[in-house]
Order: sequence, then structure tokens, then C-alpha cells
Amino acid sequence: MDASIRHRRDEASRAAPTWKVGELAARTGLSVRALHYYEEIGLLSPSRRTEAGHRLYAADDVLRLQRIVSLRHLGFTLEEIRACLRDGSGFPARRVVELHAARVRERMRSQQRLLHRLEALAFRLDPAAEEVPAGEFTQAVMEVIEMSERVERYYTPEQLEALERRRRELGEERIRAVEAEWPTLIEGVRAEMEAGTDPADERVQRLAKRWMELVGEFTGGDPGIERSVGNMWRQEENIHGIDTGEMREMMAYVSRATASSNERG
Amino acid sequence: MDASIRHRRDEASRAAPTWKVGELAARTGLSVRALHYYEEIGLLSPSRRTEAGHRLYAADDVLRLQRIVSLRHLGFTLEEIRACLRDGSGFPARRVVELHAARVRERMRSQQRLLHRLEALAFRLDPAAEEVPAGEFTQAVMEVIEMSERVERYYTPEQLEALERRRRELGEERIRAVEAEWPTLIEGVRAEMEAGTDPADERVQRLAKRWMELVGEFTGGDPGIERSVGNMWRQEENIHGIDTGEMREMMAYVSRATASSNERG
DNA sequence: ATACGCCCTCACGCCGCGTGAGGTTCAAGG
DNA sequence: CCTTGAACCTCACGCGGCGTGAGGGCGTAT
Repeated sequence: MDASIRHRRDEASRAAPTWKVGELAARTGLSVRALHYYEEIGLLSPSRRTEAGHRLYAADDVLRLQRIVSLRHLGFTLEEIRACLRDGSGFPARRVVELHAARVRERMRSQQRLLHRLEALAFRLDPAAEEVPAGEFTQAVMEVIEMSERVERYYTPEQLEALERRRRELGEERIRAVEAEWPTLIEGVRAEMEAGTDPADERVQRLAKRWMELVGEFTGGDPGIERSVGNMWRQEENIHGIDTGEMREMMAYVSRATASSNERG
Repeated sequence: MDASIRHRRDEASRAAPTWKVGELAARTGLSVRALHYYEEIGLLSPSRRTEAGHRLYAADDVLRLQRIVSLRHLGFTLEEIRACLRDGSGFPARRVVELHAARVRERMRSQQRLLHRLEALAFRLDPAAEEVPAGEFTQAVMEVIEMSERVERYYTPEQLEALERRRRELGEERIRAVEAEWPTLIEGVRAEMEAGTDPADERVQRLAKRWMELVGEFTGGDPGIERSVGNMWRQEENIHGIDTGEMREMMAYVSRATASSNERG
């Protein structure tokens, strides 16, 4: 059918085959409007028109259009495409492509950050709660953003990626369990400290062991991440609403306990 | 200075503190124009104005604005934000956030695909060539796109990620070396096949060994990826301009050689 | 003759503001 | 008091890449 149309049209001109907008649109997946627009901005004009003004695209035009579509699939803007295809000129293709790739990578990084925030936020929000008051919600949003900004200052992108993988391996349940265990553990250690219990005492040993296990579950044993965690606790004033001054004392207490256990074991 | 301004303004009204657009803009990092726009679309209107028409934002307005900014940082559209903050209503926060996260993930996936294509393209382009003719370039673009579309049909996203990591580990140099070695290796095997050499022959053994090594360097020994590679060679007609029919024969020949070596070894 | 489908040319709408133009008001200095 | 200069006001166009009509002409099968 398509062929018979072209046959008739081409018989009239006794020349090379041509295509109408609709045909071209169907072939390339673009819309007719897009093709009109490309002509409007001087990116692709049909080489001929019928007497009635209907656009007739020749083989050359189709070739050019294919190039345009290819470059569009690579995410170039129409302006950039026009520059690439300008009157037979060559251009530093590899450089252009690499620059563009760099832009895409940059966009992906910011999307990545965004996604982390959204995931952290979803994690914080009650899955069951149908209607969350706006105040509570925005409170959570702001805390998550503040937290993620601080986190991004202390961890390198590679470390963040590693933490991400670890979180996926552990699964949401396990993470919730660990987060739930921390407060009681901290409370236990605080009590022993305030009571002045010797770090070598067996009760403290048990708490310290569990403490190190939970830390290890977070860091995955990566020494770089351990250092970053340490820096964060040393330099910030409070994290998750926990006063880091007191926390530092507790960490010292726990590490004394661990050390004394290593001496004996 | 800022405080003294507010002091004067507030003394006149003997009431709660207020802020002017410029002050608010400075605090939130938005532009004055953005604040005007938010009023225009009914997202945030200052609760008062001076006689001269200057906007005066009250504490409530500032609170609302902070919420708006937070949600903007999470990538919500202004329309969505308006829906979230609508007259004190709660809303299914977690669901909204998760939906939004899903959208972000989807965008990231398509950016990922795009990046793969751009990287493959950059790899194919001569790093030294300053001026690449448009024809050659678009040819490369189209081949890369076609290839990546086929690749995406045969590998799962996880497999693609694994391949990506492997490529990064190997480095561009090594990949170029491997790609350069294939044609000669293929030629060698073809020659032995045409000569009718027994697969158990030592020369064929050496070729087959090297073949398997190169394949292993690509697949990383992942059985899932090996299967996907196999499917691709079985179902496509040509890959990288190589006729898969002939390739299948060669693969069979090589695997006979490997099998005979295993029998004896 | 008529109906249906394709084609044409305007022209406005989208999102989230940026960027003027052209004018008023505010707060401080002389 | 007057003058500056900064900050404010409104109005209106611009961006990219088209979508989506409105209102009409052309082509061809029945």
C-alpha cells in the first residue's frame, strides 16, 4: 500500500523516491509535529514540496534525519546536533562525546544523591501510616536532608557506593533490627560507665563485643569506612540526636574493654 | 544590620517579626523571582503587604517555604508540593515518596543506558582524530545504538552491571588488546578448520586454549553471563559484522578441541 | 457527490523560573 | 530637606522540544 502510493507519486515526477511527513514520522518514531519543528528551526527541511505545499523528503533528507535521530538517542540537544551536522564539516567527535558523557555522569551523580535521600526518607516513614501530618513529614524530610548532606561530606563516593551495596545485602529488616538494638546497647554501656564498672568486667565485655559486632555490620570491615565514621563522630556535635561528646567517651570505654579482652584472650 | 531593619519594621506594627522577599531569598537560596512565581501559582503568598505593596512574609510563611524548599530538594514538582501542603491535610507520605523514588530510579536506568552507549561510542572513536567526518561519526553512532539495543535484550540489568564492573577492572588498554587479538585468533581457527585439522591437534589445542581464556576474560567466569552470550550468538545473524553461522561452527570446533584436551589431561 | 484521511499553517501551552524594562519606595548620608 | 543607591514593584518575553488543538485544503475510494 505504502509502495503503491510512492509508485504513483514517483511516476508523476519520473524521478527518485520521496516520502511524505506521515510516512517519515511512522518510520522514525517521531511525530509529524516534531518534523515540522525541525524544519522551523532549520535542522531538516524537505528538499521539495508538492504544488499544494505538502512536504516531500528525498533520500538525502531521510539520511540526515536518521543521523538526527541517532544523536537524539544519545541525548544531544537539537542545537548540538545542528552543529555536528553543519555543512559536511568534521568535528572533534571523541571529545564531544566524552564531554557529553561527563555531563550525563554528573546528572547521574545528583540523581544518585536524590535517590539516597528518598530511600532514607521512605525508611524513616511508617509504612502503615496512611495519612501523615504535613508537619511530621516535612520534619522528616529536613532531618534526612541535613543528615545526607553531612554524610556526603564525610564519605567518598566509592565509600557511599560500598555502604549502599552492604545495605542491600543486609536488607531492610536487618537494618531496622540493628537500629532498634542501638539505643538499648548505648543505654547499657552508659549505665556501666556511670556505675564506674571496670572495662575488664565480664558484663562490659559482653556489651563491648556486641557493640563491635554492630559497628562491623555497618562498616563491613572496610578500614576506610571505619576511618570516615570515626572522623564524623569526632567532628560533628550531634548525630541522630546523640551528643557526640558523651558518645566519644563511650567509644573510648568500649575500646578499653575490647583491648583488655584482647590482652587476656 | 538585618536585625536593625527588622526592628524598625516591627516597631511600626508592634507585632510579630516579618521578612521581605530579598531577605527570604537570601536565607533560602531561592531567587526573588522564584518567590514571586510561587505567589503567582498560589503556592506561597505573603500574609501581609506594606502600604506600598512590598511583600511581608510572617513566620508561618517562612515555615511553609522551608517545607517547599525541602520538597524541591527531593525533586518534587511544584504541583506535587502544592498537593502535599494542601490545607493541613495529611497524605500517604511513604507511598508518595516511594513512587517518586521509583520515578527517579527509572530515569537513572535510562541515563545508565545512555552512558553505556556514549562510552561504547567514545571507545570506538579514535582518540587522536581531531576532525571526524560526519558520515563516519553517524555511522559509528548507529552501530553502537544497534549493538546496545541488542545487548540490552540478551543481558539482565544485573549482568550488565557485572560486565561494567569487569570492564572497569580490566581497563581500556586491556580491552583494546583483547579486541585486537580476536580477529587474528578467529583467522587462525578458520584456517585450521578449512584445512580439516583434527581438533585434537596440538596447534588447535593452543588456539582453543587462548580462545577460552579470552572468553573467560569477558565473562569473568559468571555462568549466567556465559549463557547470555551463548543465546546471543545462537539467535542473532551477525554480531560486530561477524557471521554467526560460521562463528557457531568455529565455537563447536573449539569446544571439541577443549573436550579432547580435557579427556587426555 | 461525499466521506474520510492525510496534509497545511497559525498559535497557545507546558515547567520553573531568568532576564530585562520601566517605575516606585525605603533608609541612609550630606 | 534633598539626593543617592539599593531594594522593591509589575509586566512581559524567553528558553527546549515539542503536544494539542483550531480551522481549513488536498487526495482518493466509494
